[in-house]
Amino acid sequence: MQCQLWMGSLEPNMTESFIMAAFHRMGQRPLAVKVMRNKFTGEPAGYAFVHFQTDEESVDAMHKLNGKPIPGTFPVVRFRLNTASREARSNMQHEREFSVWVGDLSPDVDDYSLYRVFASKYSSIKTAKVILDSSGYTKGYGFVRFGNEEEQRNALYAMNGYTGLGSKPLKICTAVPKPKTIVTTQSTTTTTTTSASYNSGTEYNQYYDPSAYWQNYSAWSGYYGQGDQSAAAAAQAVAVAEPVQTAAAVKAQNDDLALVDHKTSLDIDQLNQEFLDPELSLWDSLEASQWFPHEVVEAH
DNA sequence: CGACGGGACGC
DNA sequence: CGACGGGACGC
Repeated sequence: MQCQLWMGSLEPNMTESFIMAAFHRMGQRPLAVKVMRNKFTGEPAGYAFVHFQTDEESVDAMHKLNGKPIPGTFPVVRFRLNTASREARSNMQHEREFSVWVGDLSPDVDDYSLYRVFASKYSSIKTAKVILDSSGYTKGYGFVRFGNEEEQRNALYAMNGYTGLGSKPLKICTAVPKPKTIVTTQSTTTTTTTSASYNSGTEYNQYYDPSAYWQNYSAWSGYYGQGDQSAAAAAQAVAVAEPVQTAAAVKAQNDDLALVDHKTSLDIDQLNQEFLDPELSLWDSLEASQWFPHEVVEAH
């Protein structure tokens, strides 16, 4: 991946030297930082490329820093890091992705500890990510991505119930890849639209594995939640690819489409619950008013 | 283990 | 329990 990371969530006042200093304070030593700008207006584009000496170094930095507060920011801005390179991005769009969903993560588990545990057993591991909410607190689950299907399958049972990471046994499920930004296929044909629907079609089969149905149910809903047009387009793509499909199967697809809004209503309920949760409100106000990292204090 | 509806593109 | 990632490619 050409020894570099993509870094997002940048604010306009974050210069290259500021970012470089932030990495230094976190114990990382990038070779260079390049903040990207809008080609036409010259305004900061909100992201940068951070170069390292080796791929290993960049991956290590990504897992150690991602989601952590950027020193010197207030209100807190967190590192948003991802693997970069033109090559990696184009590969990602065409290669199948082998990931597992990891649940029951206790609050002390971060990207790096998740990565280390899996990397010690699975050499093809690419990335590990713990999903955080907007305040930076873990949602208790994450994704581990592998370079091949064998290791993904092995991890599926070998790591299920694993103890030794955080305080709870891990729960492992097959991850349902989240589709990329999907544009409605009814708009004018563009290359973006074409590749999006193609990807949806190629990965469709696993969603119809009956044994995985319940396991993937929630992810399913999110998949279709992207928009009815894309779902219909994907279903059509499969129907074309598999002429043996029966009317019953098509009916099943249509029924599944109806699940979308069930999930949507659950989300709303959940959001409301979080909004009304007094503990979360307390945290939010703490974060907004007085909660900032040691680095800021030390700097003054 | 397990569930069942909200709302209107862009040519 | 739960189902991601805002944003993306110059030198």
